[in-house]
Amino acid sequence: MKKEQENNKGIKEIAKLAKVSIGTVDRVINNRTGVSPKTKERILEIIAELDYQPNIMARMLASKKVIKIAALIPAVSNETGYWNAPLKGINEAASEIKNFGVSVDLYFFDQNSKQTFIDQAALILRNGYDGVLLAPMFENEAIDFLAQCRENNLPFVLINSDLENQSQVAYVGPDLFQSGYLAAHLTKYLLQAEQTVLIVNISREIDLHHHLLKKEEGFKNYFHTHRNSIHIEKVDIKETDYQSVQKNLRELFLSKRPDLVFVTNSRVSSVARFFQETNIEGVKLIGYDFLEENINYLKNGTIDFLICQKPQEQGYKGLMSIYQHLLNSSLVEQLQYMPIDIITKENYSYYRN
Amino acid sequence: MKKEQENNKGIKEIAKLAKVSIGTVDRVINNRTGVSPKTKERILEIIAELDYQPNIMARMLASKKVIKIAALIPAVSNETGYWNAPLKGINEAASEIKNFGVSVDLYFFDQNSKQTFIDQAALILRNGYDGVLLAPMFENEAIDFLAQCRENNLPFVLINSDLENQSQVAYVGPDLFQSGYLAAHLTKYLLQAEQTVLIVNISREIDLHHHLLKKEEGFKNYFHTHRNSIHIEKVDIKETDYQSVQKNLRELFLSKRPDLVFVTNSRVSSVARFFQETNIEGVKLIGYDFLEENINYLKNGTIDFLICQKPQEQGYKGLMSIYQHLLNSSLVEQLQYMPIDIITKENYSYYRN
DNA sequence: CCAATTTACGTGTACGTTAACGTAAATATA
DNA sequence: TATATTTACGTTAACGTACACGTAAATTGG
Repeated sequence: MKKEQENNKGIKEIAKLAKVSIGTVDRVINNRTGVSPKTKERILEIIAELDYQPNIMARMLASKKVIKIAALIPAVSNETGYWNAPLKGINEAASEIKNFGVSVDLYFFDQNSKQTFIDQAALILRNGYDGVLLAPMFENEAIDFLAQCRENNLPFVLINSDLENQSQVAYVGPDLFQSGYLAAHLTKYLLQAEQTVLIVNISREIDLHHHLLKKEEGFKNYFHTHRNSIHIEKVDIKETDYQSVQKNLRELFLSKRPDLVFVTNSRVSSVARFFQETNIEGVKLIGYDFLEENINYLKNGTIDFLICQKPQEQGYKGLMSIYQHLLNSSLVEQLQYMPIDIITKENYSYYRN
Repeated sequence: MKKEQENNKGIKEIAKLAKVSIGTVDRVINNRTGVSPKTKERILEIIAELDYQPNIMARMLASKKVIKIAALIPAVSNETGYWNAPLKGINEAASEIKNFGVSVDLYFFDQNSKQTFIDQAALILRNGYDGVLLAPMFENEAIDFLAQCRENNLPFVLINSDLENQSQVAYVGPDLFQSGYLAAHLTKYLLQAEQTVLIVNISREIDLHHHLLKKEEGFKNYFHTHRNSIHIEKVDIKETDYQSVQKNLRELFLSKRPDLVFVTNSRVSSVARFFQETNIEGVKLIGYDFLEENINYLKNGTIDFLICQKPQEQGYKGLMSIYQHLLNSSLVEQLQYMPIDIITKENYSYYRN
């Protein structure tokens, strides 16, 4: 049933045409030294002419090498299970390609501790890898790390949040600005003129703001261009445990009462819990991510909309992208924006991360 | 940088432990004849104990075989460009795996002609393949074809619309019932009590109804359980060109005027065109698929909602699934429902098929 | 009981590539 | 000029598996 491979296109066909041995051809292909410029050129011409594609399987077999990929992402915390999904995607991809000479090592850092990020990043450099998949949550530390990666010729793919001009192989994740913009757009169904929106950032490390700020920017931009009459306020909550969120919101809600709250990340469930415990009704709530705790508040109507951007797929595609790059760098799309999915009470049961 | 493969887990390790030659082990693994029951059992035990996984790359190299996959899908017609997207997904997947000993041949049939389906299916059987990716648009013909596939031990994956009890390796596509159900749910934003819904089926071959009927069923089911006061009517339009659609609708709209029209497939743009040309306003319109012509009517407000179910991903995942199955049948998820995405004027620009 | 056949293995080559090793010829060094 | 070194190649053994072929031993048939 299976058809025989008919074309002789191989290293030895090239050798025959160039009147050299396969060893020499091999040297040219892997551009090692020891080939005279003339023969090298001649061989390269033939390679181009034949449109020679090395047999990856034979290559993997012969070089007893395994492509080593490191993934550096936040650990799943008890405050948010968000990173479960990308992790699942990474594992799915890893198991699909493990038969093809790839090994994937996972490194986790604590979202509340830059030092853990620095330590794990250093560990990755020490242990030696061929490629890195990274969630650059801490901007400055990530930039430092990526600079070192570039020094070591270590290609990397970013997921979940992008950095500019880091010459990443690819970015897989949301278009953060558009994400915030669309969130603002959703308020069309929830707000009337002259009403007030409160933007709530809940994150400990200021650096995450790079991520959140872009969303915020998109969010504000929409109102700026479309609904100038809406009042926008903003609060940063720097401790992520519920008690702190509760305390901050309680103070805030003493003096004023917004008509809509936009939480810029998955911690929207903390706000929802506050609403429920404090019997705050009629305040619309928009946030991020398909997490069990969020879905529960969506079900009971405390949360109106959740925006979700395929976290599992981000992990899957991120890993696949760095792998594809290591095999054949030309194949990989540099910018892989995830769709911006809107989840409501009505459609959440059909959603797949 | 790349790490050496440390474990000896290979055919020859097994041979050593079983005190036989690699030839005998090979016979057991590929269960060929010529091994005594005792040794066979002994070898199998060792294989199980070592959790031996054959090296796929070495296998592909040694057997000069190429996995041959055939894809049988509708040709892109000038009436609807829908099948462009799955085709793109198939090609994307094909180019990703072509380096791994896979060849993919495309076969196209005409959605308006059962005979072309029969002919192409026969051609596939004649040409000999290891696996088939199929869009079973014509139910009876597909069932015949799949029976022959089963006879020939030819595994297949279905995309876009499912068939029951055909022992497919996998189905990749929408949950049609849920898709219709969600469409009905959307009417919540568009309809009031006692109003009328018109379901429009536009397709030439009655067999496609298998596909469309399930959507219709889901659609009706929603109203049955949630909004009993809505009146539902239905019309089948058996010619797919615009003139026929126009003629049918014109007659229909002489006597009555529904409040909402639900078109069960991507040909919703024909209805939209009719609305626009006839200056019909205030009739809500829901249909399927992210096609340029549909998007244009979405933009100008003629179409209210489009439902889309990742057609490109269907092609991609469908091909990957049959490939994965041929490599290692255990890995493939049997039911791969696509998300049910809702596209509106507001978010269409962020959508990716 | 001996020959013919079948069973149950072992052996060797091939797949396309890598990489270590070998070796003439060219060049540099004394 | 003789020797040492470098350059530019060729040769060969792997990598893990498939498969054709060879061959003892076991079984069958007469």
